Amino acid sequence: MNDPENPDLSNESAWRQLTAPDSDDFFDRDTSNILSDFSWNLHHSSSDHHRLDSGVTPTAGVRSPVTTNLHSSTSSCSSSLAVIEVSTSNNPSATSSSSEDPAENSTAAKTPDTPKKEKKKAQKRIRQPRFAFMTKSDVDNLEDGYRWRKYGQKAVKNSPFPRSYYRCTNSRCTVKKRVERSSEDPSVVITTYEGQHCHQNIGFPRGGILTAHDPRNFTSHHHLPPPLPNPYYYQELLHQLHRDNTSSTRLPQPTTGDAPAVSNPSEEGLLGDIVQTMRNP
DNA sequence: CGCCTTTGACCAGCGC
DNA sequence: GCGCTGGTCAAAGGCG
Repeated sequence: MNDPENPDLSNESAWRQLTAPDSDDFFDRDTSNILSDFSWNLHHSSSDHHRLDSGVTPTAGVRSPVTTNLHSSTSSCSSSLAVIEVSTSNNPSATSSSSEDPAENSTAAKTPDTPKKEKKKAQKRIRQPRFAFMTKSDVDNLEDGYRWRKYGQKAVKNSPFPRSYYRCTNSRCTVKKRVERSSEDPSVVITTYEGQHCHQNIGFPRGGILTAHDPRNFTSHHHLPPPLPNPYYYQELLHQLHRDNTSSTRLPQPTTGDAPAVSNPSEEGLLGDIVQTMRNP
């Protein structure tokens, strides 16, 4: 999961890469890795992949082109998509232990302490791979197909907006997410996912369960908007970025020609307009 | 009644 | 060592 070629990358350097768009090797990696880190493991059936490459751009959540000031040289572009992949997690234990519960791994060799403290230590010690994206949305808590329980909220330094902490309601799932609004652009919601979902079912809050084979799932019915976050959607964003950067080191332009306008009003309040994604924020 | 949010307190990491 | 900050816990209360 970690990038074996950059084992020493710290989070800070990763962000430095994020803010340095002229760094070319930044895009040399397989962009699908970022998705598999979060259990969005794509079964690369050739048909599905071909569909994505043939111009059918999943646009759930991308309602209209937006202009957003990004930490990149492309801020002048009136692009609705600015996808940035940031390099890998600096957590070796998270990579070596595959998808196992990190708390279990880290507590084994600990000196006896109160269980609560021990648990806390374990949680502090392990930093799971992260994946963040920025979306334009009026809604703070964006519906992404999973059920989340809020367990904390903190005021953030240099930001008037609080940061909310959510945990997947699946008792065996350790995935967390942070949601905060950008201090620079309050219309932008920064969502950070941490960890991997260990379950297949995607539950909508009080609305039933969505499985991988559910007709509502975009992976099986591309006529319908995908439940979000849809791995194919992100993969397409990343592939667009990758293709574009290999030729011109630019972020992708909006596919104004064949990008279908989102016509399903039910998508309002989902992920909104994704303007940036990144790793290890 | 179960699930959720809110919120103050606590703890660990980090920089100085 | 100290203070700041981010992240988590857990009790209390709300809601369907």
